[in-house]
Amino acid sequence: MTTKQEPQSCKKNSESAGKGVSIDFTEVKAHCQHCDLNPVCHPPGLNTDEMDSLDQWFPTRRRLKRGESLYEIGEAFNAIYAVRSGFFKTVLPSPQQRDQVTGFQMTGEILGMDGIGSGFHACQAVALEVSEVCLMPYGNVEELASNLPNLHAHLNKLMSQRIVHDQSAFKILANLRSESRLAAFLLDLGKRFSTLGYSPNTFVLRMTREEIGSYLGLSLETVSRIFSRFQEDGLVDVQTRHLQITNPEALSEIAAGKNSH
Amino acid sequence: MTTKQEPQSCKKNSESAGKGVSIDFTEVKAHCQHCDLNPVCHPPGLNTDEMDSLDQWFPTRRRLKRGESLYEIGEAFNAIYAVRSGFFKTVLPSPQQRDQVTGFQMTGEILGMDGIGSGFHACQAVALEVSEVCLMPYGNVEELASNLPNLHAHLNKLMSQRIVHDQSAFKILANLRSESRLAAFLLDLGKRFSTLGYSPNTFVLRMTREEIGSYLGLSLETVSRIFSRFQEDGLVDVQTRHLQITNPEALSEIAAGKNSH
DNA sequence: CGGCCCGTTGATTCGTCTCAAAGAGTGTGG
DNA sequence: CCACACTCTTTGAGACGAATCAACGGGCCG
Repeated sequence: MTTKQEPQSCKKNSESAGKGVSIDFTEVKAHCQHCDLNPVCHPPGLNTDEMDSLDQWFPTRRRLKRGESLYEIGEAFNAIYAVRSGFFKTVLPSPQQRDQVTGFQMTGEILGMDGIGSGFHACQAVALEVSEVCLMPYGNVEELASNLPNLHAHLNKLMSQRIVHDQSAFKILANLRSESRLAAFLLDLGKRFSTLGYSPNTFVLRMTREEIGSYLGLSLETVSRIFSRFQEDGLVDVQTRHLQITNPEALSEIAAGKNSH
Repeated sequence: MTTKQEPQSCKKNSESAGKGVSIDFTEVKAHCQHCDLNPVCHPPGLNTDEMDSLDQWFPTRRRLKRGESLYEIGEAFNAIYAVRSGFFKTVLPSPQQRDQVTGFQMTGEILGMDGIGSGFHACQAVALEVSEVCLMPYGNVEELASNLPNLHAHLNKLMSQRIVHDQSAFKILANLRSESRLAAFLLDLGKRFSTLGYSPNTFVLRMTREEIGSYLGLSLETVSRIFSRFQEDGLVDVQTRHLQITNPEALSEIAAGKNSH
């Protein structure tokens, strides 16, 4: 797995944004044609000139520490983000009940599309580890997309895929019991790691049991118990955050809801 | 509530499509500028000429009987649809478990966006009553959108809003107990009816208890029981499919998860 | 009129949450 | 570098909610 680092130009603007909360974020210039990570930056069928024009419009990166918010709920929507490295969760904060984790985003995935409809972000995005995103001002994206039909079509595809993914997450919540939910969750994570070139069966969980539980509609204790049960049954090997899926086939069966007993 | 009917042009093609399943669908010519129902057909800031061009690209309607499928899962994606009248459900068929209802779509709402990403429909759309849709060939939509930036922006907004709506549905499933789920569902339906000019508190449920249960991740018996409980508590008045919300405030409290006991 | 699907209600079982306590891991400051 | 604090995780016992199994009633259509 080679994570390309582009050469020069690491101008750091370490100034806190003066917004009350002191966020010391870091922005660096990005070069999309040297970065093959993020699907949004690579609509199929673009020539070199068109790739150059992407650079012209999506120039900045931002670095976040663990626990920092990329954007808050209700915040004005200005940009969409491509995760260049690291790991995020999206959260629906809730004063009444516990916060609802609505998704996890890893390298190569997109954040912020929730804001397009209303002009305000409908959730909060929090970094679960040191992370870096490419910031793409949405006005620029739209303008650029009207010149590059491929980019436009590509954006629509990404949003559609998101809708399809949400539908299957919906099905998991509505249909499956706790064991199947967790199994499906682990397999989904593994699949996403594998598209990055990592092993689908060995990875580190960047989120807590509580966050997994929130996402799956389970209590953190239930999540912990099921990890233990999977371990006993020889399906996985869990050392707190370090996970190895030792029997993917059996896990798939459970995820499909075929567990008889 | 005035549902505009445009004058002439009701050419019926009642031919079965010859696909094994005998679907006798009906297509009529549509005139978007005379139809103010569907948001996708009315991007803000279009002049009369541009509205005319919409007519040029989205000319056909299709009529469906109760139980008919607008599209099947796995079917090649060709068009998106705007519901002109009637009521639909989207379903994820499942051989192992019961089918999963992933949403209900009523007049003025969009169907088919799930197919944009992969080129194939990711779910099945079934009419729950006699319904009519406007069929918009997606190739045409894209071509048209590249000429009409407003339409393009509008489509993105619709998809984003869908994502936001899905997120809150997700939260309902993950967080709330059965009573709250059903309360939230009824309020959501009412809200959508009210945007059509109908009362938010009196409407007819077009779906079965089983379908509500599938959508909310509950058994049909539980749905039925909660209706009865709501009735006892004076929150609603249910006569099988005919629903009246008699105490919307209390129902909102329950939907918010504040029910103490 | 009979059949069938849909809806209601009851009794019981099972799964998951809640409450509780203790152990492991991580980071910080002395 | 170790001790301490804090957060995260594990495991247990009990309570509660929803699913399941089952039977019956009602409405709609042929």
